[in-house]
Amino acid sequence: MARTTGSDGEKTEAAVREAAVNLIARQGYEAMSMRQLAAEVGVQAAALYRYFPTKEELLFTLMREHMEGLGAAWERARPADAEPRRRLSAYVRNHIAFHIERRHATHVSNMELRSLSPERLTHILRLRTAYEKELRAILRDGADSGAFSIDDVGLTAMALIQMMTGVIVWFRPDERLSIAEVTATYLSMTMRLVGAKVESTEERHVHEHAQLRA
Amino acid sequence: MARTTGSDGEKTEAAVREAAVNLIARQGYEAMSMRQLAAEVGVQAAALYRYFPTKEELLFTLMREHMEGLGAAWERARPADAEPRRRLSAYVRNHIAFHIERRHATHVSNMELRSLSPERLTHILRLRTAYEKELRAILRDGADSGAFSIDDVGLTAMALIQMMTGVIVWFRPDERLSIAEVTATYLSMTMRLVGAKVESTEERHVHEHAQLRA
DNA sequence: GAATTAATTGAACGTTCGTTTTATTATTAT
DNA sequence: ATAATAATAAAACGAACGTTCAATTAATTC
Repeated sequence: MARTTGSDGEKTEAAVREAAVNLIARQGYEAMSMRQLAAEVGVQAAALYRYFPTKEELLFTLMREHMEGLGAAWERARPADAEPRRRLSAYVRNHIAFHIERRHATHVSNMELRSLSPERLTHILRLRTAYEKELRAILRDGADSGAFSIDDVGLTAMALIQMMTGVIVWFRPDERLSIAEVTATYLSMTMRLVGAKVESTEERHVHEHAQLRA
Repeated sequence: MARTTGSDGEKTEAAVREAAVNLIARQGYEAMSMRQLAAEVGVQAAALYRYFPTKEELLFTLMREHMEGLGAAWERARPADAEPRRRLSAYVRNHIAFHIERRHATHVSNMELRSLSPERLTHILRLRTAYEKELRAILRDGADSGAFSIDDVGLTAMALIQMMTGVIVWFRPDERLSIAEVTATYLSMTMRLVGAKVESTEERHVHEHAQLRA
């Protein structure tokens, strides 16, 4: 056989990406074979090389697009307002929403960094650092203006990101808590963690609704 | 050749464990070959099978002993005192100290769960759950007694563990902050996160010394 | 409808993998 | 000294790996 009826390059490439994200998230990059990925897509392994020159390039593409998507999402979500509490609130909401929606891709981007060549690793880390820098700026502004009470800005930023991204490890959309409830609780924890002095009306409203369990 | 002069089973096994932890932490379990591990130890691959029947059994042994060690460390560190703030403080200190001391082993235990067979995975997860349960108990007691102000105990426990364990991702012992400084800052963040009402004299003392950066 | 291009198959390449087997040497016990 | 045992080397196993290549068919263009 050769070309199959109804075959379409764009559809196949999209199917490869999706299957790859799921397989790598579940088994790990090294444990996923190109043959297994091809079988998942319903194609022979050789066909994959029409879309990605190597296995690592496939991994890199998935990671790069995920990180670029995260940055782009924050660009859209970033409030014009300069008020630190509102900016931090927007950052937390965007971060959690983005990562819950893309659990598998996040897993891949966080766990498979060591499978990248040095140059590609640097590329991904640069994207990540730029995104984290935004959080540090918010924390610093808030600390300077007295809106937050923070011991160490860099350390607090890492702690917050670690805490928020950790959601994808245990969160399952069909269980006890909804995305909105989880987000509200994490917002509340974040604000306390940075020692946010006074809350805006909007946020106090959210916190009240976050009293899920006494 | 066969047995080499000065060869000793106990020493070889210890060397295998140490090399395996480092290699798996750096490259991942799947990416580490038995031949590479053997070369690191200075031995032939076949010799490894005298100590571990399979590659997976080696991984499992490393993980199990790490998790058992974590539980045992907490047993020793757990205060007789029932006061929630003091118990939480002890939990945080023990957790951070243990994980910073065993960065590589922690990495392995957190990242390579998917390489375990279902039964072995269950075994490890049981150990982990038992350890996390201790934290949930502390948080619940504190919430019940009014010492803490917590929205959701389960969620807060996950957030705290995620945040604390995250230290190993970025902490390097030779950099800006000492272990003591990091621990102090994390203690401060933890107490704020759980809304600890009043601090003991001992802890306020620590917090004052944690003002590393304004 | 013929020529061209796009998409895929099937087979094969050399390499590496985890593991097993057998032989050999060092150490320990008798 | 000799026998038993512990620790390793060396070689080999079949299977699986990422990747390449030539052939073949479907879709598109002219």
